[in-house]
Amino acid sequence: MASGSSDAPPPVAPWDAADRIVLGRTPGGAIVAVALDREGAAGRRPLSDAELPAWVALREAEAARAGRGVRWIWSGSAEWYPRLLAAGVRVSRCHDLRLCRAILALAVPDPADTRDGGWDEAVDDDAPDALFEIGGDAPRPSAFDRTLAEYERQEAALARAADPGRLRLLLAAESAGSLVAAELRAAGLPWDADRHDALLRTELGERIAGGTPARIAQTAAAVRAALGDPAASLDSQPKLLRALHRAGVRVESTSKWELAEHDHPVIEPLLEYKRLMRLYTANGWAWLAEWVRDGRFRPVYVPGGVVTGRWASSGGGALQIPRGLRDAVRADPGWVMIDADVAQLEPRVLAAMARDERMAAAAGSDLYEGVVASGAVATRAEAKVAMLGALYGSTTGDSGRLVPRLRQVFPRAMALVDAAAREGERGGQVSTWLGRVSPAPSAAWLEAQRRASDGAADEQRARRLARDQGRFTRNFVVQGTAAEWALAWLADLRARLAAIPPVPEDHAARASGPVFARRPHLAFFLHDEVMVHAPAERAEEAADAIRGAAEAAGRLLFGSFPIAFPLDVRIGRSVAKD
DNA sequence: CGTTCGACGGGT
DNA sequence: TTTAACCCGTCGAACG
Repeated sequence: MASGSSDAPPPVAPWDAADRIVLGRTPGGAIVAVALDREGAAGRRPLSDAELPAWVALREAEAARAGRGVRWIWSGSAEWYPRLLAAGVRVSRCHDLRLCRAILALAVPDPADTRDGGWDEAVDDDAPDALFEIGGDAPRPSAFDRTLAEYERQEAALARAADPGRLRLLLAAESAGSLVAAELRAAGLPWDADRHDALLRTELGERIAGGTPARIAQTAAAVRAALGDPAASLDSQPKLLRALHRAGVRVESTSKWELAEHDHPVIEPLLEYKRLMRLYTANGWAWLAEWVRDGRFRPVYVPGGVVTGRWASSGGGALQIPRGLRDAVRADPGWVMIDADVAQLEPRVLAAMARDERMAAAAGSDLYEGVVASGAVATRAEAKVAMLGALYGSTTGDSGRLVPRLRQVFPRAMALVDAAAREGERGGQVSTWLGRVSPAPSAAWLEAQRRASDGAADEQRARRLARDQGRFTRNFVVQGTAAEWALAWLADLRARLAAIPPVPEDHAARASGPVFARRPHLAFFLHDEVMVHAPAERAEEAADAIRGAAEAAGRLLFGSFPIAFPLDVRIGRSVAKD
């Protein structure tokens, strides 16, 4: 092993080491706060909803004065934090029981509990009392005691973990992410509705009451003319497919990449029709009216919404904003948007996890160019598809053909993902760098493997499912660790931004909300990219915070291993990306 | 009338 | 240069 113990991540995150306060509700709905010290509960206090924000703010201020932090332990930031933010209160740290339990249930299964998942029912402080009355008139714990008990179970689970230090780091990062998610929604992404409207008019033409916009209607007419079918239905996949066949276009689907392979007068207007219709239905005026208010797009982020630890979103399609609409993102007057994304995050994470010094050396500032320089492949484009093939497990096509070359040049990195794939193929579970464990294969998958000897068809099916699972676990370790890096980046960045001195004036304070007025704040996050909305005179400080946080995230996860996470940072207008 | 599913296309 | 990982939202068709 080339790596010494100095490479191991430190056991405690910089945003850790805090006093702890548990917040919960009694069955009657009253809030209870309990302060915890090393010995256990050190104080208990009832609170009304009205008093809560000011009381939380006071605890935060006291902790800050004492030069320490305070960690709020609650059922979930999604329930507790938006109300605090609306009241102008920011918290520095939390422990999100719901998110942490999801991690612990897979990472440290409870041996005393034989039920699926091994954990109690969901902690839900807002649930009606009926949920807790299953025992009739038997004594039952209050909802608040269940909150406290859940936290104690989680602490006990951590103590049983193979590497409690890393897992604690993951729980802290996940919880910090839950705060960021609530803050992103509260602050919103500055969105210029007039600019969006102008883009729509340019592409789709004028809006027509009760009908499709002008250019869509014209394009539809052109498609029908080319088909020689004035009544052709363009919005029903089966009907469109039949109409294409009647016109002599032999396609098996109506997907754009297959259509593009054919030469027929209908192809060009049809592809244009599909493009316009997509824009109109997914991000048209209806989307604008529903999701943009007061110059802010406020999507719902769902931390931990993906098994790998990536975030999902629900509502607003925050993670699918088409590149062409990015132009509608406009800073407030006197403010700027800072857009930063990491170059080739996943392969860099793989190099660091595998301690592959050669791959790390090739990474430099452009990893794909480095791969070319290593002699593995001839062009940057080849390097890119080869690397994606290595991470996703492709075996065919150009990508699959190039993967063996990477295996020759970067054996350590490839051995890590290959081992993860083998583990998945035989039904095992794999783990990210900090200890997020992949879900076990489904009962249907196990059943298919059991039947593999029943016949040729069953055997083929079992093999295919095994390979599918192998590709999943192969990708899980890298995508999941990249998500951990991103959480560490976000967590450190929100702390750095909060420490930047506010500017005296902010004419747009109302839109951003009380917590985010007058100082740089996170406005968008997407896997490996952040946007920060900053007063112009704080732009450089904010950009430095973004870079500094990326460096800190790399050190936190990978210690002294020499891997860089270079950022493309753009202050002001955003441009198209690679 | 509802709900569910497959096809499609947007993101990383 | 569709081959592969993880997603979400919309639509129409099919089903109940």
